[in-house]
Amino acid sequence: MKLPFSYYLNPDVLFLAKDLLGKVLYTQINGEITAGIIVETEAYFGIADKASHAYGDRRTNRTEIMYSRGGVAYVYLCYGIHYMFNVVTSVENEPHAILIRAIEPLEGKEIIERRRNMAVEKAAISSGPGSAAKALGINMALNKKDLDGEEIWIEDHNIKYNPENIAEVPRVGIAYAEEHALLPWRFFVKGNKYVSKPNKF
DNA sequence: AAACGGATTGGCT
DNA sequence: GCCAATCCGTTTC
Repeated sequence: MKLPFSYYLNPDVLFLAKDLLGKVLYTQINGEITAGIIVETEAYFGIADKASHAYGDRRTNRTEIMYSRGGVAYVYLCYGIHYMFNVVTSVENEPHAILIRAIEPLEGKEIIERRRNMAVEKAAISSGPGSAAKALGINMALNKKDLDGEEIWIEDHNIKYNPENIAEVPRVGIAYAEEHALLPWRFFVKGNKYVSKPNKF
């Protein structure tokens, strides 16, 4: 069930970003287990990607975890308010990462409702990277954690989507990335209500 | 040592 | 739709 460490070593971050759709992301925070089906991702293509924090081989305290081998969590704070959760992928020193932008609540729905202070029927409960992370209780404490541990992990529940039901569109909020801003590296499950707002193009 | 700005969200108009 | 919230990693002085 739990994805093996080897899964994350695949050097093809675009394949993995698509393949993660339908996988189930789990967290256990203070003994409370919650999980959601991944329905939206974005790929960040290492040092060659102007939208990536590791663009131009920028090794800093913040980005160092991206250079680790795949299968660890990269969490950072955005706008001083929102935690963003990324899956680090590929081999060591290849800083590829996948941003989890939306999940569909699956387990521990009452806990998720309490964390978000709204009903699970509301799409906004886990739509968008900041909301999805909050729904699962993700914060800086989970940064650098192994994805096969007891606090955060991903399972394969054999949920499959047909290729025609997966949208491949430009990423969100990276206008500064110039020519890389238009690359279709955002993937989501068409028609899923938990997919984040910018879903028209 | 100080200033800058962002892989965003949600509340108000 | 517009805009404020809010903090830390990074850059600049």
